Amino acid sequence: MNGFFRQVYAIVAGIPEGKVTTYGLIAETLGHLRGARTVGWAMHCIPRELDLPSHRVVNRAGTLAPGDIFGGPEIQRMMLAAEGVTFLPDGRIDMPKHLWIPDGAPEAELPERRPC
DNA sequence: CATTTGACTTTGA
DNA sequence: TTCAAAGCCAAAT
Repeated sequence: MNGFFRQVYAIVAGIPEGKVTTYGLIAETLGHLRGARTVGWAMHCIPRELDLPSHRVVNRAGTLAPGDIFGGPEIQRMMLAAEGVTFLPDGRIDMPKHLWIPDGAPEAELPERRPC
């Protein structure tokens, strides 16, 4: 839990309000150009106590995953909208406008924790 | 140590 | 344009 996951969490924790990023970008920032799936898996295991803004992490299309993570897509859309994120007519996030590219070296420190 | 899994991405039909 | 299949990586079992 102290390697890749920690870095993923650090980056997610650093996403500013009103911004979003993608799994692929996070992976890329960590040096794993094709590690999007791993990032997604890491997100799946996020402990609640970390309060990571995982709702700001979306897939490349600008839509959210499967759906029931935050109680439903509408919930998440509402959360994002509350932070200033705008949506396109087709219900997807306005990626070019809100996409946030993480800095190369995440240094945020996170407490030790057990696997999900 | 080998297999499975997952909130993804890209490509080809 | 929409749908299906394969590729990739790290942690979990």
